[in-house]
Parts: sequence; C-alpha cells; structure tokens
Amino acid sequence: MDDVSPGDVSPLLDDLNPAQREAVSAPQGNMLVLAGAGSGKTRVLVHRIAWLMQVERLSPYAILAVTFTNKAAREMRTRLEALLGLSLRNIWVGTFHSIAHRLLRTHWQDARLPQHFQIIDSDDQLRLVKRLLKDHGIDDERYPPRQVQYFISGCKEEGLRPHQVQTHGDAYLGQMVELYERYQLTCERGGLVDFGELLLRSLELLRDNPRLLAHYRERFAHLLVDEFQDTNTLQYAWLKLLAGEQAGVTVVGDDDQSIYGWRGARVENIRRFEQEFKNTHTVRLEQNYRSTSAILDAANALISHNAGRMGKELWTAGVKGEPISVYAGFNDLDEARFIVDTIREKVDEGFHRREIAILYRSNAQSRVLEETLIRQGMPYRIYGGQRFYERLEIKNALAYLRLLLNRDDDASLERVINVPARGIGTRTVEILRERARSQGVSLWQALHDSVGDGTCKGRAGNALSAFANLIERLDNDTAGLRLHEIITHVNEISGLIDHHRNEKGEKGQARVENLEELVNAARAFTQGETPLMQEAGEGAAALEPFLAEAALNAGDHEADEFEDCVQLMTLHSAKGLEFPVVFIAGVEEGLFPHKMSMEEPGRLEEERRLCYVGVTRAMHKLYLTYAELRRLHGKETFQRASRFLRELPEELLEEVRLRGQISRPVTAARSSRGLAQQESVTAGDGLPTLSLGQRVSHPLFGEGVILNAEGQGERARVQVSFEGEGDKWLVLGFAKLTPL
DNA sequence: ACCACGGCAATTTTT
DNA sequence: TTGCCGTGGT
Repeated sequence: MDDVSPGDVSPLLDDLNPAQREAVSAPQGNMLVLAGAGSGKTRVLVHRIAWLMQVERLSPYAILAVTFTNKAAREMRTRLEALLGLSLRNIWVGTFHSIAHRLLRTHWQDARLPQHFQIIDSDDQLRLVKRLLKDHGIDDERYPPRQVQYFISGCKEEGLRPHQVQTHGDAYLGQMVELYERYQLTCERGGLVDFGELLLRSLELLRDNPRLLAHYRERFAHLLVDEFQDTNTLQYAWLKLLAGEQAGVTVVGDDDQSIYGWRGARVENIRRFEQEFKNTHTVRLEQNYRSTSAILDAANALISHNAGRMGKELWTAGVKGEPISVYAGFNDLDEARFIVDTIREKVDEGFHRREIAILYRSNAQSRVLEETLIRQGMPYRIYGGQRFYERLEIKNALAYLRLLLNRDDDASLERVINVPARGIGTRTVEILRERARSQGVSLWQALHDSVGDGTCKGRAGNALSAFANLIERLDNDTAGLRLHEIITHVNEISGLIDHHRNEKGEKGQARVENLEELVNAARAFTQGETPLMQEAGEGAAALEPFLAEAALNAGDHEADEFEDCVQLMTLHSAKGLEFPVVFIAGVEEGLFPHKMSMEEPGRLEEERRLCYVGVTRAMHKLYLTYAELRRLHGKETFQRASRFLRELPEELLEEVRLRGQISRPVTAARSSRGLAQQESVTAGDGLPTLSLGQRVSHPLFGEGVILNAEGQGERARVQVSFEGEGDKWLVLGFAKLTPL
C-alpha cells in the first residue's frame, strides 16, 4: 500500500475532541494521558492502538496493551475489533497477570518453573501461610496469618526475595522473612505460583535472560497501560524493563481516581513516569461526556481540597442540570426509606431500575438498604460479593482436578483429603505434614511412605489408601473424556455432590447447583471463547488452561444483567461505571471518610478521591444521604455529616426532605428505640429546650450560637450564627439541630 | 466427626 | 449486629 497520510485515516480522528486527537495521533514515543472521569479514556486508548496500526504501520504483533481487570481487557479488545472491523488474534491485550502468566508458560524452563505450574489465589495463599505457622509452631497471635500473607505479597510487590529484605537485626522481621522463605519453598515444591509471584517471576525471567528480553523488546514497539495510577512498584519496574529504550509507551491514568493505595498501588508512578521515561508528552483529557455541570463542579470543588495533584479540571459542554440533593435521615432506616422512595419516584419518571445505583463505603451498609428494598418489593442486585470460583464447593472441586494434574500440590491435597469426610482426621494429616516437612517431600509422597512403612495403619491407613486409590481411579477413569465429562465424573465419584446434597438447608442445594454450573462453565470453556483455550483440545489437555482461567479470572458476577435491577455496590467497585441516577449513602464522618483512614492525611486524601470517584459516576442526578443516628456494630451511634459535604459548594446543593412530612423534630432526648421505630413524628412533643445564646450543632453547617427565635412548636424558627457559615434562619421542625 | 457456644473484631478488592 | 474462630462437649 502507498503511504497513508493522516488525512486518509481521518475517520479515526473524526469524532474526537482536540485533546483526544492529540493523544491518539501523537507520534510514537512516551506519552502520559491524564484522563479525567468520563473523558473518553477507553476510546482514546482504542483509537490510539488503531492509529499505531494504520498510520504508524505497526503490526498488531508489535503492540502490547495492559489493563488491571479481565473485564477491561475484554472491553478493550472488543472495542478495538469493532473499530477496525476485524478480529485481532495476535495482538496482546490482557491484564498484568495474564500477560505474566503467558510469558511464564512459554518460557517455563528459563523461569525455572515446572511445566505444569499452578496458580494459587490469595485464599489458597492464606491457607498455605496458616499451615506453615502451625507446622513451625509459631504463635499466630504474634504473627497473624493475614499479616504474614500481607508481608509476603508486599515483599513481592516491591520486587524483594527473602534474602533481599533488610531486617536490620529485627527479630520480628527476621521471623517474617523466614516465613516468607519457607512459604516460597513450599510453593516451589508444589509447583505453585501466587499472584505476586506471577509478576515477580516474569520480571526476573526477563531481567536474567538478556536474549529473551532483547527478543521481546524488539517485538513490542509500543506498550500501553490503562489505569496507570493503580500500578504498584513491581508493575512499574516490569513495564520499564520491558520497554527499554526503544519502545514507545502510552500510559493512561488519573491521579484523582487513585483509590487502591492501601493494596500497594503507587500514584507517584505517574510522576515517576514523566521523569524516568524519556521525552514524555503529557495530554490532559478534561472534557467530560458523562455528567451535568452541577455534578462536575461539585466534583472539582471536592477534589481541589487535595494537595499535590497533577492538576485537572473537568468541564462539559452540556447542561447545568439539577442540583445535588442532600438528605439527612434521622437514622439509617430513614435514610434507606428515603432512598427507596426516591428510586420509586425516579422509576415513575421513566428511569429504568438498572440506571440507578446506590453506592456506599463499606459492605455492612448494604444490609439496611437491602431490607428496605425487599420490603418495598424493589428488585436489586449487589455488585461484588463472592465470586464463583472462590466458593467453597467450587474450590474443592478444583482441588480434585488439580490433584489429577499434580499429586504434589499440597494445598489442594490438604484441602480435599477429608472432604467429604472419609475418616482422615487432623491427627493423621498432622503426621503426614510432619513427615513431609522433615523429609522435604510432598504430602502425597508422605502419604504413600506412611502407608508403605506402616506408620499409618489400621483405620487411618486404610482411609489414606482409599483416598490415594480414589485419586488414581479418577485419573484413570477420566482418561479420554472431555473436559466437562471429567468434571462431572470427579464431582460424582469424589462424593462431593452427595456431600452437599446431604447438607441441611438450602445451602446444600445451592452448592450442588454451583457444581453443576462448573460443568457448564467447562463446557463453555472448551467451546473456546476464552483466550487461553486457543491451543488446548477438548479433553484432559484443556484441564490445565481451565484451572488457570479459574484462578486468573475468578468469575464475573455479572449474572442477571438482563433483569432490571437497582444496582448496589461499594464505591470502590463503582469505579469505571456510570449511572444516570446515583445515591451515595452514609456520607458521615467516621464512615466516609472511614475512621480507619482519618488520621493520616494521605489516607484521608484517598478517601476524598473515593468520594470524587463516587460523585463522578452520576450522569444526571446525584443524591448524597446520611443518617444522624446509625446502628454500627450493634450500637446506636450519633453521626455527623461528612466533611466532604462541607467541601461542596453550597449553591450546588439542595436539602431535601420527604414531601410535607417532618421526618424528625429536634428532640433533646432521643430514645434510640423510639426513634428507630417511628417513621414520622409530629413536632411539638419533645422539642429541645433551646434558649438564646445556646450552642447548637447542625449536621451540615457545624456549630453555632442561637441569636434569635420566633414562633412555636414545629414551625418555630431560630436564627443561628454558624462559625464560618454566617447567620441562618432555620425551622426547628426541619433543621437537625443538636443542643451542645 | 460434628455441633454448639462464647469471645472477639469490625474498610475498601483485583489478580 | 454479624460473622469468624477456637474450644469443648457428644
């Protein structure tokens, strides 16, 4: 083909705004795209790739695009294919982990891994750690398994192997490092690779194999990374190593939406990128296509309270829109009732339920909301929650499957050696563990040795032999079967199905259904929509990729998407989504910002970013609600409005109350039981005894002094001078005033 | 092997 | 308040 000038591919740039165009058509080289919420980030990424292919003449083979979630990777691929109108087999689009996995699978020998290494998830990892602690008789009070796990993952994320960790003679740290070392040894022996290991191992693979590194550097002319603000130290190092001096790198991110610092994400990678990658071109996408300007103004004002930002101000060519509604419930039930009532109104106005989302800071908040939704017969769906492949029954089934592939997988063996119960008690398992440890062999080997030399005989010995025979039998039986048939067989013969069928309650039923669903998933898997399946056949060869898929892609809980449901989720899981109508519930000090994050300025800023993320999810209408009295950990707690509310410009806010109803008069004595039960109270009984000069507190305006008063009962009005807010007249029946 | 009880803590979550 | 964990009883 002849040279293509930009004019010939203008369709690619046609529907883009100037900033997007700049980002898409920038010459190859390093680029940082600061993409605000709703600014068409994915669009730019996808168009950029198309541009690189069509104008810069890069082969899809030379492009690597990295995301954080499988969902994002899928979406990117789909949209790219739609844009180009062709199917792209040999372009690498995937998560950090799936790409690392791919490298390790291809170069398992160079990576010093067994060919059939298995991926373990954090749940398996935790089990492994617990076992380790027990084996070594280490006090799990001083070394809580979670902390140990956190330590190990943390080290890996920083790229540190045990011998590289500086203990400075600290005994506690020393113990941690030793545990890390033991843990790693166990993984090596069982051919197990955890999530952090995938990344670290592939980094080492490239670092220690100059020829491999040269190969991939030559191959990938351009690397693209999405959600760059979420990268951790290891991912940054990985990217830098792979890019080398030659490749062009495009990273897209938003420092204002960095909400995963607590799990190792380093926002500062954005600045580091600008400094360490040569001649970085920075583009800001600030035009927003999602929200009304009222919502964007609120978001801008809120986030301006953070220091050290890269700087970005969202704007829209669209309408001002409705003000942001703030509702102060007198308790959490009242808050929930307000939300559900309002949703009903919105639905009557013509919104679909699925267009409405309720966001909250912590999962515990969902309960009251759910109860209210159920009571009012409003269909809803909770986003998040337990994933399919993380369910107990599924993990058990997968453990059997893993044993078929690899008898030395101790974690799996231990998981199912006595599930369903077959008379192998903790004592027996302990003996096996002891032996495995002292002789440095796997549990499977220890089992055989113990039965062989009579260490375990009688009842226990028989049970152990029976288990070993079961595994061998399953292996033999399933030879030549297709993947889903293998799983059906294993579910049946292992006794898992019966085990759950006999479980009392509806739980067992659900578990049996899940096991059946696993078979369906396997069938779908072999029918090959998943990338991992390309080469594998339908039978046992598909087992390994299927297990990897299960660990890496823990199952999207996006079922029932067709049902028209109100969407409930945490603010974290809302990132990346948008809804016409958004409620943010529990906007209270201590809850949001969460009390665990209020002390350190850095963490508080992350809370604020989380709020920013929440606000920018809303397209047309945003509601912020809070409760003055909330049941927390079984105790009624007085709550104050969140500081974030006060950081929003007042002229964008509108205080709402239920039509014509007084939700609560200002009562001096609040009997918690009474309040929780009463839906509405007529003002008059139990108004606070307020007097001129008295100090009062208002949830939104803070503290002030009563200057003046007029009227009586619920209509009574008082003039209050608030610190920093000026004088205001407030109706006693409406304003939530608390005497101090 | 299984269940019932008491003590205890209690963000956020992807891979 | 819930839910997890370890303990002790059957």
